[in-house]
Amino acid sequence: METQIDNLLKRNQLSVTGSRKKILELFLASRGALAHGDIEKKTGEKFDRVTVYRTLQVFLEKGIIHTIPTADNSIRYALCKDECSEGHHHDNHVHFICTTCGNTTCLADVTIPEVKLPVGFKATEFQMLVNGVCMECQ
Amino acid sequence: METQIDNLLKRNQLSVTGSRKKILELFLASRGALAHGDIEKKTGEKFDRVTVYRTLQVFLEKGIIHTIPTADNSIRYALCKDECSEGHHHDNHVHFICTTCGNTTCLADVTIPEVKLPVGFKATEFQMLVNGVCMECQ
DNA sequence: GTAACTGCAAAATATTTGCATCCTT
DNA sequence: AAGGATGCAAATATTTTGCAGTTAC
Repeated sequence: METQIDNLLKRNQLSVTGSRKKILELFLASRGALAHGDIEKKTGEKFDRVTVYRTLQVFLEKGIIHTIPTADNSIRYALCKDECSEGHHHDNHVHFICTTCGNTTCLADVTIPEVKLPVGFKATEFQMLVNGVCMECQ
Repeated sequence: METQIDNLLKRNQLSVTGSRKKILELFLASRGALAHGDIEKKTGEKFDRVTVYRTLQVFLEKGIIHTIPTADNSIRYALCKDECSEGHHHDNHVHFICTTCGNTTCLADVTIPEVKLPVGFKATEFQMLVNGVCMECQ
């Protein structure tokens, strides 16, 4: 049986390996975004730390995942939606960071509003972050 | 003569020291935001790396500077406007990150637009980042 | 004089690189 | 079989902590 995950990897010309599959599963299972540390922990410490670094790197290059900036140290990663292709993302939704549980959620239905930039600035990409309390932590 | 910088420090109950003054000067001189590394470099390597960490930490706590999230590793810091007080920021403007020169600029005149969140999410803070080419790099 | 700040040393973390081995195709 | 992926070891880089000496008030 061809799984969704296998397809995703093959579509991006990547070999289908155990670590890649498990890391992708993790992303699919957690609706939100993951930091490097989350991945090491939640996979049950099965991979080498280095493998996680390299896997995330490759996924980023292929446009399978994207980074979500945060104000604290930790970079978060999240799955790109299908429309994303290599080097060209349509990550135009708002990201929500819960100050209680720390989870980052992609608010896929909330589109980033337009802003007018001062003359001389040319935008290529917009990101919006919202901090607050999420549904589960109310 | 009481400088602007001395006042800023005293207003926040901080002793006026050489390193603090020089780091604040740097922030005032560069219209944009600075990463930790920038500060080490641009002050001419005069301070201990540790002093920079601790100074930024204190400034953050006092609300003199705030962090700007970025998609790459580097956290940037920028001066808060006067209205910011301890623990209570009014950092409601858009930040612009130039993909050419790498500088981060506070677009003080561009206010973050409102967004409607899904039911169950309660926002406390909004951040907006724009990537693109800045005025100087056009 | 006292409390706060700094610099040095060192510990703790995080990230990157090289290389031999193993796995996918 | 060949190329790519992984794991280990080790090199770098980053951040934190403790403490003694120094400085601001």
